[in-house]
Amino acid sequence: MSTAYSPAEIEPRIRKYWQGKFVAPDSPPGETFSIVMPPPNVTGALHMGHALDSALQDVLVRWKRMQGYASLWLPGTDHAGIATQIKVEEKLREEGLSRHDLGREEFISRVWKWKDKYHARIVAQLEEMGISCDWSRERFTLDEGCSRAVREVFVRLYEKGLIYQGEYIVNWCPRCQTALSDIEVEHEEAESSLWHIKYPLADGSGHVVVATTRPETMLGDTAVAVHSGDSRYSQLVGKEIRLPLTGRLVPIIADDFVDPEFGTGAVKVTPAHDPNDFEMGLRHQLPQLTVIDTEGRMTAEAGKYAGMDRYQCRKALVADLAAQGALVKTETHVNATGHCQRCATVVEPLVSKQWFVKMKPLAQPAIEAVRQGDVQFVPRRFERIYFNWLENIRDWCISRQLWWGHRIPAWYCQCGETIVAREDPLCCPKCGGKLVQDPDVLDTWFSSALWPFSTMGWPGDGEDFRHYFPTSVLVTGYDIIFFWVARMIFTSLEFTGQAPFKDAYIHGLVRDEQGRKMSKSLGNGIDPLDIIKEYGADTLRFTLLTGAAPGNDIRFQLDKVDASRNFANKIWNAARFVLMNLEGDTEPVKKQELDIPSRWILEKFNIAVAGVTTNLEKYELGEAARTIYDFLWNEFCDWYIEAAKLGLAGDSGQRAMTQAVLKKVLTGSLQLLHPIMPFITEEIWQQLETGSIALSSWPKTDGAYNGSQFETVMELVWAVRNIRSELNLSPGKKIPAWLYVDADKGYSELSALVCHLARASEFKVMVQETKPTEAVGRTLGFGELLVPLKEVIDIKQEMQRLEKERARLDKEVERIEKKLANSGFISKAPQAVIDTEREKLLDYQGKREQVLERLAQMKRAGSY
RNA sequence: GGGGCUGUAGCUCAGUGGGAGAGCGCUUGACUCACAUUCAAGAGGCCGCAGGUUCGAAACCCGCCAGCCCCA
Repeated sequence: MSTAYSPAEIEPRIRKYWQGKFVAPDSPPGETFSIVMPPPNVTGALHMGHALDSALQDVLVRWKRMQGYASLWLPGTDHAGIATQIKVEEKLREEGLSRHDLGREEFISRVWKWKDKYHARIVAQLEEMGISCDWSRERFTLDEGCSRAVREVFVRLYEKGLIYQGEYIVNWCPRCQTALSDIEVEHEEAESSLWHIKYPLADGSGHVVVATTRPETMLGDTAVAVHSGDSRYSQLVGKEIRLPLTGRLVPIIADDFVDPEFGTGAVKVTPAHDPNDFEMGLRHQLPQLTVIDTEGRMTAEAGKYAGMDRYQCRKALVADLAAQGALVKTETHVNATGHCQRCATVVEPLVSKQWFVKMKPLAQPAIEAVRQGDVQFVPRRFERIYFNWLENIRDWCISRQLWWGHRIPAWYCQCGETIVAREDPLCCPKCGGKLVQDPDVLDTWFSSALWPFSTMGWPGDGEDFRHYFPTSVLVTGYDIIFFWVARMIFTSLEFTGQAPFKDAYIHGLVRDEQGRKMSKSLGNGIDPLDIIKEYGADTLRFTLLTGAAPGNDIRFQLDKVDASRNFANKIWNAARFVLMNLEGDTEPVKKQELDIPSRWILEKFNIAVAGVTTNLEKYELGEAARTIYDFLWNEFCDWYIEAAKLGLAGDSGQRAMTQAVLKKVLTGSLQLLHPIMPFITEEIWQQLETGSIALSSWPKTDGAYNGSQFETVMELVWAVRNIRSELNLSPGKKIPAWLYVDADKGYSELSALVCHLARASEFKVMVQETKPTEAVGRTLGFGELLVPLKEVIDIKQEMQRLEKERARLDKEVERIEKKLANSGFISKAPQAVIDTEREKLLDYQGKREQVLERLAQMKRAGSY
């Protein structure tokens, strides 16, 4: 074994070794544990967020597998409709082509080629992470099974009246040429203008000033609205306005949606180009006048502005208004405009015919399921975000004017008939005429919403669905609670009658060192593969897992990567030490023969087993990682291995016992660490045990050991090291250590250990003896440790130290005495707390006594 | 406007009502036979501010200040 851990030499071999080991049983014998992987998009490469997400899932599934659950982790990828189509169209554009040049079929076959390439890349990247999913069950949202589920769901919802088609205002991306759902629109605040425009009354009796951020839409105004309680305007309601520039007549209406505080309190109403105005238009039966087309250009309805781009038109129109004196003023104004999530183009609200899912009836059970605890969000606070969204939900626009995706299973006949069917119909069932299928596809998230059961064989009644659904836990980021988590819950409840997972473990986002989101445009992304290449997958995983508390964002810092790499190296060298000191078969640990350090480390190991396990149970993965880190580094390496060097040098019995404990604790620690750092633990395990650590049994605590004697050793060692440092003595110099006590309660037994660990030349236990004046000491709970080194001791300094110590102890004693004198504390605090306080008091009092005694003695001796 | 998060050591962050923690950085010393990717010793805190609940608050509640996110 080389002296430094080099993951690049080990990981490929281990990956190969794991191949086929994580296939879930078809007929699981006992309890099952299942996770479906949030399918990465086949648009490109894996990023740090995927690395975090898959690391978290892998920890859970490896742990459960070791606990004996029949575990399924089902992987897959998402076709990612708009995102993928954009990518392929971009590539075509480099060849000077558009998708229309190729035609639908040819274009789609190009996208499949793209998909194959990137899919392969993503799978390879996931494998680099060392994840233990079941590749034999891998799925794709556009594969046959998922497509069948999509169609089944669409048809059933349609038959139930929960999917409908209609002319409504939708978010339209003029760049992507498709409708978007509300949540695919990102609102961004920007400084713009608020134009105040004079709208003359038709009867010539005056005018109304309206304020707008989108003057170009006034060409499509079909009313002016005011609040019904607004006394400034109440006598105008019912009158007519003659619109500037076009001269069209529109009514003044009263609608309480209008905010009298905003602008002038009078607003223009453009039902065809604003979602709120659209609603208002329906309430007042206003006509919808479309003045902007799907390309973002002005239509023929816009008169002289027809053909202009919407922003060009805005400029021209404002200039014309100003020329006419209709522009009262222009204020700067911050307002939020919607942008396409995929291409950042400003979306245009447009009226068009689209398919929708009626959300209210589906949202209600989804809210109930979480309220009743059928699904538990971890951390809990994400429930509120979920409720807040579902309680204010609007219908979901599911049709997209794209080619890449699940084609909408609706066919139209010239006779006006619409057919929605599971199987492609051949002709119109009503008139026998030819049918044309709806050209549109479904929102990608429509198929993702079915992922937990479509991947398990639904709508069939397969074995996997019976055994592994509902899944145990979903692991995903908070950024897709609306897009995905909520939608999986309501579709699953609707179609399987069950929640899709018991727990929804929500994690944060991975940010850069300055806390910014990693993004392509900023160029601040760090490729997980680069980190893996340089530091190994275990290091990356450990860094991500210990980076943050559940639900919180993580700052990815290279310093932390170094620290994790150092930890891997530490484990490697600890293992090297153990392996170098084992010979042949090791005997099992015999409890009655254990020496002082062994009892202590076994006790600590049990605490670590319990700590790691309970933290994992609580989804405190970072805490679990820190627990095993602390145990391995601070207890096993820093203390036990050092102490074991003595044991190994002892007689054959002692040597065998030490070997047994070293091996037991090391292998057990590797198991606790395995879900977090699978490669290094597997590599070392195989040099100690047979079979795969991934398929070994999770450690259990095995009763009580009493490690208190070693705690005493540690206190003595700390004292000596402390003194050595205070006296500026080099670590190599051996110094005498004398322990002054009232009675030797086994302290002399500790001599060899103390000398070894503290590099002391001798350790003498002095029972009821007079302490030397010329010595530097440390006060311990059970006695006082002195280093009698006349030549290097400054008595004045030692007395100053003792005075400081006395002051500190005075404060502590006072604090606890006060606490214990408080009747409220005595009567209300739990007995255990009171007892520890009493013990502390005795300890401090004892120490103070010793300090005082020694001060007095030194004063007597030296008349200082 | 609505919902939510964060504020703890120089930095990044854990902290689960009962003696303020980690990693990195800093200071001092050491290549001690697993590891200098190491070891040892140390310095460094009104736990954002102000109230409240409690015998007891960094933690729970209310308000404020500062920063951030999501939704409309």
